[in-house]
Amino acid sequence: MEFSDAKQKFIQSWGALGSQWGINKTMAQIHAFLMISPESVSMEEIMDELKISRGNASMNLRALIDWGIVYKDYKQGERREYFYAEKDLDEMAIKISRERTKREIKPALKVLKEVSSIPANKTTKEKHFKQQTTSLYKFVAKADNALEKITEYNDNWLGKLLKKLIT
Amino acid sequence: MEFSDAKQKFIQSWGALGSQWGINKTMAQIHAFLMISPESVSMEEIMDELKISRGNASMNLRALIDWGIVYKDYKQGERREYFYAEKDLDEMAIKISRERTKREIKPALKVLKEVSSIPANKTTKEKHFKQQTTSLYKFVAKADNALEKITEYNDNWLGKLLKKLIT
DNA sequence: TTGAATTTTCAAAAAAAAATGAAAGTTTAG
DNA sequence: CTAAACTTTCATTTTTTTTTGAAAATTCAA
Repeated sequence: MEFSDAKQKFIQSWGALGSQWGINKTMAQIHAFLMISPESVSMEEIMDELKISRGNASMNLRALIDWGIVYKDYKQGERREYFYAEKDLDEMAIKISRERTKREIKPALKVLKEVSSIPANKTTKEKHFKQQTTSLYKFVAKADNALEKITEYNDNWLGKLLKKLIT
Repeated sequence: MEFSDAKQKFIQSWGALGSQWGINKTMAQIHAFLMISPESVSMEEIMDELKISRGNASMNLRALIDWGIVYKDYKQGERREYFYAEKDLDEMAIKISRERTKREIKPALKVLKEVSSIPANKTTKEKHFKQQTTSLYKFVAKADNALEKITEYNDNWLGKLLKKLIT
């Protein structure tokens, strides 16, 4: 396979994967492009490479920065901003995990705690509801906990996790 | 909080969560409704409760069945089909994990293997591309492996994982 | 300051995804 | 078989999400 085909394929696939993960396609594509760029890259170049508008590039770059997986770079005597991706995969995965936890798991826990607190009496339906949402709360809380512990190591967490799993 | 409010809130929130995870809202809502239903439920009831069309209900129920987290139930002497959700949360999480792995991680690995196989020579860009996609491949493969190991226990995997993490 | 270079914002347009509903298909009791 | 009961399909419509692009805002060198 040619380099340019490989690059294209990688960017497209990363974009498609992003969509499945609730991240928009362009955001994932910009991320892919930055990951494979050895130097930091201007918005202009990104627009050009991905054939997207300035507004789109600007908004999605900001989102990536908010997620903490892309950084700005200022070059000596230049107005223009340059961007580069977090390239340490451990670090990247931890940041994504933390962000998703904050945005998705924490709010879910809040709701589960709330709805599982209804009085347990009355109908079978109510009892069952309380019971199910309570287990769900416990389960999600436990998972959240596990995730926190796993990424706590920071350095080479995935390797360490694997080691623990083997024994 | 009233039971009916709690139920509403749970279904709505589960639906919203689904969207963030690349699962469509209705599918997640049907799943939520089934999880809190003590008895298996007909399509009619689902349509009624969630205010959705027959076609929508039919398609999303099928998707849930494909994922292996909802089952059909046939009642003695009745034409109508009834549905119920997998209620064992360990089992449910394992099924979701397996399905997502199959649909997302495996194809991603295939692409990463492919694109990281370009010849390593020539420009810095090409070298960097090869290097990045190779690390990415290794990382994702490792994560896939860990996930497989974690869910391998089947019974109470989350509890067991947590125990391993503590030591 | 000023103004050119650059980025951000956001209303409108376009694209993508999801939902509808009626017709077609399937199943089974009689 | 037949027909009623029920489910599935899919072209069309609706809703949601994403993208565009031009105007407004910002930044900084001179």
